[in-house]
Amino acid sequence: MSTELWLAQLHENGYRLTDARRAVVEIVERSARALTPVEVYDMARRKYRALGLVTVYRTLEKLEELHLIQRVHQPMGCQAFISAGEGHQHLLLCQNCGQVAFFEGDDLDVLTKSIAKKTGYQISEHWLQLFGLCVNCRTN
Amino acid sequence: MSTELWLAQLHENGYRLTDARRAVVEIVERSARALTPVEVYDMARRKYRALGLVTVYRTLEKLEELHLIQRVHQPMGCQAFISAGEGHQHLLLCQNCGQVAFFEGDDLDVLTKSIAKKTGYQISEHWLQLFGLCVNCRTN
DNA sequence: ACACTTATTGAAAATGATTTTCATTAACGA
DNA sequence: TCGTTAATGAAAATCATTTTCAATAAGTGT
Ligand SMILES: [Mn+2]
Ligand SMILES: [Mn+2]
Ligand SMILES: [Zn+2]
Ligand SMILES: [Zn+2]
Repeated sequence: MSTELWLAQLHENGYRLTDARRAVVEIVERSARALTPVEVYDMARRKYRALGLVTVYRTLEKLEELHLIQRVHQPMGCQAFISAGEGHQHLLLCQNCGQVAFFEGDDLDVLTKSIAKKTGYQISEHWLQLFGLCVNCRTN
Repeated sequence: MSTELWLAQLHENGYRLTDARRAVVEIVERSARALTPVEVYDMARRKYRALGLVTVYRTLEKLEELHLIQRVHQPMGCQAFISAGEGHQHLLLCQNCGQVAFFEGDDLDVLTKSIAKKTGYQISEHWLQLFGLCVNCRTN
């Protein structure tokens, strides 16, 4: 559904709509876990055989530029992307299956102010990521 | 000073003390910012000319194994290492010069419990990293 | 001090991931 | 429908990391 929105975004920003891009967008937008370029390639090629890996890289680049996807950092590697959350959100990752959940409402103001005072740094950003087991992986 | 401790750690774990390792340890242990393997190579080679880049990779691997250094993830790349903090600490990075400060005392229990309840995930770990400007870079 | 065992080394080759080049194709505004 | 030009995929180039391997030297026992 939101696939259409992504394609519209691309179009509005002067990018042409091609079958290659449609295939990549469809895969990435619908995934509940972060995907590497090769994973996207393999999956998207089932929709569009002629797709090239290079185009996957190029499309991911543009989607990141438009803030439609974001890079996910993990102990095993940092070359994976997931559709970006809206507004100020952070990720919660299942260490077993990779399932991603977004959350918001973290309040680090007290902490950052205290650290700023203590260290003299002017703090402007933070990265927060939680790891654990999703409902499925927890039970089974 | 603590360079000696690192070397002792290596020795205690059955690793031999070589000039190559001494040079790498000296550089990494004293750095106030995260260094990439090539940066370590360039700097350590000033102490030990014959040093090979391969040995830098191998030594960093061992230091990480012994928890003497830790990998630092940044927007620009995730292949840099800094001497590890003691106990439960997190990093505060200067976006201008890369200077690293450690901090502790973050209390995410309330948050993680709330997120756990909301999502059904069993949360076991977290990554937290702050970004900003260090005292030097803030003024100048 | 010497000899022995074997971990460690650096050079070179191999691998793997990403980027660049380039001729061809096709999106889309006119 | 046409023309312009962005987009494409194949192949080559580049870059980072790992593996292979013969030579070296650290640490141990004498
Ligand atoms: Mn936050
Ligand atoms: Mn913490
Ligand atoms: Zn799971
Ligand atoms: Zn700074």
